[in-house]
Amino acid sequence: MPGVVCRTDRGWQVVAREADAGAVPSQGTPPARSTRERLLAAASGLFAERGYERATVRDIASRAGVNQALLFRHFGSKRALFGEVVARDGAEQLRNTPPERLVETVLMSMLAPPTADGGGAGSSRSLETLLRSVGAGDEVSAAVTALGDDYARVLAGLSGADDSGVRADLALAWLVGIGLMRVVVGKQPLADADAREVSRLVVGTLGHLLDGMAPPPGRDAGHD
Amino acid sequence: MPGVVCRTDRGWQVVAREADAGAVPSQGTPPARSTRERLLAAASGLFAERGYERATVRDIASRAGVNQALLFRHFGSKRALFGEVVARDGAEQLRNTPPERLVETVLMSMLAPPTADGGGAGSSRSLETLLRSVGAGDEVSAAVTALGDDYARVLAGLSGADDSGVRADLALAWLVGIGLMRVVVGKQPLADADAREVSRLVVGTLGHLLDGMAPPPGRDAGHD
DNA sequence: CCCTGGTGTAAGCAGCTGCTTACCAACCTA
DNA sequence: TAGGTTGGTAAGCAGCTGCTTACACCAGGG
Repeated sequence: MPGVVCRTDRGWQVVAREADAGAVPSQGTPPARSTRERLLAAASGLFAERGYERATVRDIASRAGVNQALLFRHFGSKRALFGEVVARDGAEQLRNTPPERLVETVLMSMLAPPTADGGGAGSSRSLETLLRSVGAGDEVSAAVTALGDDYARVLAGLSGADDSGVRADLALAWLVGIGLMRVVVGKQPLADADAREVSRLVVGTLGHLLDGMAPPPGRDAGHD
Repeated sequence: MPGVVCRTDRGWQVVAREADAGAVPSQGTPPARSTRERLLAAASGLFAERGYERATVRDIASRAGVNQALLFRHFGSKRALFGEVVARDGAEQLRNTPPERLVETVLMSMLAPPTADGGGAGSSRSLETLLRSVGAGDEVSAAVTALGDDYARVLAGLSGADDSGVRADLALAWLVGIGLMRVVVGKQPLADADAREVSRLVVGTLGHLLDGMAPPPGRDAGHD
């Protein structure tokens, strides 16, 4: 992502992408950079709620209270915007969670969502975005795969087996599947089951696949 | 490949290729009902390959060698066609598999697919259709939910626990998640792992969640 | 003969998609 | 004052979507 190219009245022009670290405070002008962040926040929410294809650029711009042309000036394309959202949200959740509690945390954030659209910053909807956008085709598979790799790499550290990579992928697949059946499909009785109980069942069962996980909060969840 | 269509001077003509089972010999009238079945077959394949939204009615009609207007005459809408495909394919797999081997069978049919588009009749791509179409929105959630219910009902019979419904949903969620990560996302190393080994890991681990499952074919897959 | 009626077809509809264009309104520097 | 850069906007583009319409064909039957 080398930058954003825009067409002005008299030629092509490259808008540098400096909203990352230092971010020079644009002085004098009305709140400039906030547009980027509002677009990112709106996109994060809509991608999580509807997935890549059903979240249109018009909806994203509208929720951000911004003209849709600005979306393309800042990010170049819808796909690039999606890539930034996925990378940002995924990194945030991974950075804030200790590995041995990752399964539990992801599960709880998926099973007991922060009650719809209110929540302030993009709060860990990354896996929801992933599972709603899967199947959107080659356009977004790169971003989805990268995020999955990040999660799986952390989970792989929880098993000493030589096939720890496959075991980690299987654990991740379970998380994704549970989120899919519960949040997207609304499968009963899973959709209305108590989040803590579901988490206990899953964490307890996964203990037989991955070492190094924190034990489930309640009693053991094996089959006896 | 359910048939070959040739273009003559005054219209389309069907060279029937009835290598299936009974295949009534169309007598007198030109093959009328076969259009329905060709549309169903084409839709089954395309829904499994691309999911609901990315499989367009034009593509379906084209693969069936049929004008797209006929699709609407026969099924009324794309959604109705999807419903028929899902119900038909799903019922077929469930009817042909004993419950205690359902997990293993679904896993193997997903992990070691019958080498792409060749396979004759709609052969158990139903779960692939489900997971590729999830997230398509309310339009198709009914059909997806119904199919999921059928699978979960069978799985629920494998556990004597009073929360057997939730446990069955969790098992189904794992199957869906694995298929998603492997077939749709192509997540490594899971995507290239040996199908039998994956099946052994999953079946072994699920034995701690569901009673009544057939034991894994190889040695136990627990963590000790 | 005309009339149905089931089959197949090309063309078109309104609506939505991602994305582009031309223009406006500030502010800063010279 | 003029020029340049930046932030913002309404309108439009081509392309695709599911779906509909109007018409051609060929049967049987009064």
